[in-house]
Amino acid sequence: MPKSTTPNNPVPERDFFADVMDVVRQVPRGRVTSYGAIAKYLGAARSSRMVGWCMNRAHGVKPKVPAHRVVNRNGLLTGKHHFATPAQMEDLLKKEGVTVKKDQVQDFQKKFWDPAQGLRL
DNA sequence: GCATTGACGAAGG
DNA sequence: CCCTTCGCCAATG
Repeated sequence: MPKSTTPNNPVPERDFFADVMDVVRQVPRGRVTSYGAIAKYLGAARSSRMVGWCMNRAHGVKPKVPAHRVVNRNGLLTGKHHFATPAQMEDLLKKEGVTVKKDQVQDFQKKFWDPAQGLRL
């Protein structure tokens, strides 16, 4: 059996990183999700930080990961500084039909997409 | 090996 | 309502 890196870890067969990437890729165009929602969906509701940490490594990952569709629970584009340019995130969102005002997603609740709701269009 | 940080979030004061 | 603390896990110094 694969040894877990941490005794508290019930042998994560899927890498948290890959898992996060997978979920983010499923975010529909014109929608946004939050780190906490992803973390919760993965069963690590209290590890929202890990999600953000993974996103940091998502840079250059294939296929392209729409990290710009991931914001914090506030609907704020907290990670915009990690993109090629700070304006790229909001710019991409706007092109997808998401209105962004000063790093804040408008109608966030309306644009919000939860992986757990996956079936919701 | 310990201390600090990190694209977060919820709870407490 | 604003600020502080805790939690969670991994990376980095």
